[in-house]
Amino acid sequence: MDPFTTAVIACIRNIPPGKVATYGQIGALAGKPTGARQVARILHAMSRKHHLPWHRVVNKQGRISLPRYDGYEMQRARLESEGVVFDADGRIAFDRFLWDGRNE
DNA sequence: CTCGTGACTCCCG
DNA sequence: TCGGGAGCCACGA
Repeated sequence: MDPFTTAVIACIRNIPPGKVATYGQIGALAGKPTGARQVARILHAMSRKHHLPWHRVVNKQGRISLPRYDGYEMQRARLESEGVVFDADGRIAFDRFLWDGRNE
């Protein structure tokens, strides 16, 4: 399997509950600062085969990238159940919930 | 092997 | 705030 893909999956597994990370952040940690798009692709493809906490990954604006009718509600519900709070604009406050990249 | 397709992000009006 | 263009490159067919 592609080493980048492996690294991305590993990073995602490291995101602690109640925290979120951005696609670009994961890509950078996995070795490709410009691979945000690939991260999204990997997430989509691999979350079907692997058991991944894909809901803890959002775009850089702190918003969920999924359409309301396809996954948005579920992702938001999962995050809220972990304590993540969304503001009126549907955004997550990074100053409180962004994963710092380290495990506790 | 080739090729279309993005759950992204940056940059410029 | 919003939109278009370009770069990015792994996955699945």
